[in-house]
Amino acid sequence: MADGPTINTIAARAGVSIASVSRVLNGLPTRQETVRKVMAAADELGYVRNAVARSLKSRRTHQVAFAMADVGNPAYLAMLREIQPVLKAAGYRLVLHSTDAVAADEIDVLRSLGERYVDGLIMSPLRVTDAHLETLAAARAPVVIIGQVPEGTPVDNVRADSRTGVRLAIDHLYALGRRRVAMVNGPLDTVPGAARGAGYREALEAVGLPYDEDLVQIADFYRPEGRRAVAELLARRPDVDALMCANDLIALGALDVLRDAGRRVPEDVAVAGMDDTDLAAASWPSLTSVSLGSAERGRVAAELLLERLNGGEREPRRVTVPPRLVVRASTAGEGHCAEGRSAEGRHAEGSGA
Amino acid sequence: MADGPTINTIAARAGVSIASVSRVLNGLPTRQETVRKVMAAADELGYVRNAVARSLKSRRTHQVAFAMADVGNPAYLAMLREIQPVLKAAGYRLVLHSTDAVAADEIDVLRSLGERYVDGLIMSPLRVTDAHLETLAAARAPVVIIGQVPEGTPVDNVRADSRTGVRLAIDHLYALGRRRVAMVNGPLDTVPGAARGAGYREALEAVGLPYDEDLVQIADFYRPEGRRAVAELLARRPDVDALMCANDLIALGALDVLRDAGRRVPEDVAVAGMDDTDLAAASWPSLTSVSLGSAERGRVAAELLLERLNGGEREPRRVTVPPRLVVRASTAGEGHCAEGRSAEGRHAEGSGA
DNA sequence: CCCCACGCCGTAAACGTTTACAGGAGCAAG
DNA sequence: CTTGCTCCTGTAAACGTTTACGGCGTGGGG
Repeated sequence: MADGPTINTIAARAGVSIASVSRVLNGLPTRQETVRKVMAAADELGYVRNAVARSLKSRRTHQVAFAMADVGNPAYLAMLREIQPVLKAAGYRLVLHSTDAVAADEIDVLRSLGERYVDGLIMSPLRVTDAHLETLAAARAPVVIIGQVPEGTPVDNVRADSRTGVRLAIDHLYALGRRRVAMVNGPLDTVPGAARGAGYREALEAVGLPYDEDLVQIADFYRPEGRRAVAELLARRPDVDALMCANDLIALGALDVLRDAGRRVPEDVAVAGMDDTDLAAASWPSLTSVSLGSAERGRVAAELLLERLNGGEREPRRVTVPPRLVVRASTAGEGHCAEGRSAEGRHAEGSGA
Repeated sequence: MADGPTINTIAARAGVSIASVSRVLNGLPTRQETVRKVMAAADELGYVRNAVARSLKSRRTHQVAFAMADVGNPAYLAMLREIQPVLKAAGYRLVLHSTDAVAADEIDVLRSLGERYVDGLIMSPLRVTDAHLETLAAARAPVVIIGQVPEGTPVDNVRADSRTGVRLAIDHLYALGRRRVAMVNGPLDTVPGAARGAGYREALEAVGLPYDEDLVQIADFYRPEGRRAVAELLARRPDVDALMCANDLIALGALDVLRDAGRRVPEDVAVAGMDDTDLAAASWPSLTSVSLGSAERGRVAAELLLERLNGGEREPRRVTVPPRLVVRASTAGEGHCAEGRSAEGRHAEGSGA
């Protein structure tokens, strides 16, 4: 771990100037003989370019940051899975930030762009405050936001359409003959919670069902919360025949409770989740879920950022990824789980023994 | 996104030298009046320290890398979930590498430590070749390896004991009265595959069951592979009454096939997995699984690395995390799934709407 | 034979910090 | 008034690169 060689070391050994060394290492036109000498010296010394010094001069770090609420969240992980290879292929390293959905932390991340330790940032905030927007406007590096952002915010932006997503699911449940469709929604002050609530009302109206407050229950976006909420809901309205859950974790909690209560899924109660995480395919009965295209949003965000990093100025773009209903056993009828998603091949395994 | 202010800008505006600015910003003793002027100027200009220049001079990047085989692998994610907060608390950023378990990529990561873009590295290789060990010995920054490494390798090292882990599971299955316990193992040339195979033989011997080659089937560590392998196994030996699977994904594949074949789990066939990933708790029936302490290994690795980053030289340490059997419905009897793991609270959700 | 063009190369400055060192101001003691 | 000490500050060098610029040697054309 002694101090490694620098271009000075190489220059000395090869008997040339540091400028020549740099030129050779960067493939700039140089006499063959010089190239040979420098390469030889570099090899012998086991030289590796110092990325920090390089960045200082070139003003490029070849690093990109991804800020998410929680590293443990399957929806963000789906994004990460797509973002990583795109950036890697373009020669960028990925710096991870976990903000725990705390606004102050998210703003810190935005501000820290001024430190110039990354060339750009992809961020997926749960709530977007005025402070966010202000800091965003003053950001010192390109940013792509995954999620909703107010009209006209000058920032590249990739969004899902969970409102339409809820409609897809409700239409499906209605088509199956369900008429008492409850919603277990997330907190209404989050962006997704609000959107999904709105989608629920809309969807009911569209199919001609009445909106009944009794059928709405709020739960935080976690599985135990889902259990609690669904237990309450069942106690109040034992007659529900379908549950629209604001995400897969809540839906899994619902399955737990229904099972313990002896209700058959989907015969007695159909259950749908959102986000189409790995857990949806793994559960039993496997879970019908609305895919909000987490993976695709990640990929698109990475691509937008790269574009901006290479291309320079450009009008801010907005991309909306359409939702897709993935029907599985929890609404469909018989309980097959083994629908082979090709993506599953990616989830390698083999932790160190 | 115009060029931000530097300490020169501040020095000019405050009417002091850049040295004074630096001193103030670093909290070194300075006259009160100067502090005031510099702070005022910095505030007005919205100054942010340039991390790159700082690193160049101080030889510290306050970044740490984590190299795993695959970002999509739940076992590595469990590590990541623990590593991230530990590093964050100590003021380090996390750089992620996905090597796809390709040896050349892993070695690249090790070599790239010479670029000095990170202060240290945590790496979890699937196989450890001589080339790994060579590069490791020449690494230009502290490294912690999660996984097996040959005796005497001078490197901090956190390992699981999957051999004992397999024994725990087999003992459990035996105690339940199972006598034809098959093993669906991973490839034998991987470190985990070899260890788990050895554990299987040992465990059979310990309980006095004969080792029967017919009962061993090899599958890559993926769910579809698990399906294929278990289908073959069932065709060959329809009489098995227990399946020891080398990881949870294979086990999930096993559940798929058993269900389709009309075998009840656990009544007809008991199934156990390894790694105790989130998927094990989510599946139905919920999956008995041997926890190899992924989370703890991640945490310990991060702590070891920090120690070395702060403390400097020290004898290489080795920590072994003991396995733990988590019994769930796939072996136990009735099919409760709702055992509340406290860790679950961490899996927040709420993708952008 | 002289001059110019051209191809290589070395010198030095720059990127934005941190920090060793020395100098200046103020003050107390001799 | 000199000396010496303390406290603060500024100058300059250093970290390891990249790159503008100018110089030198060679070769060809006038």
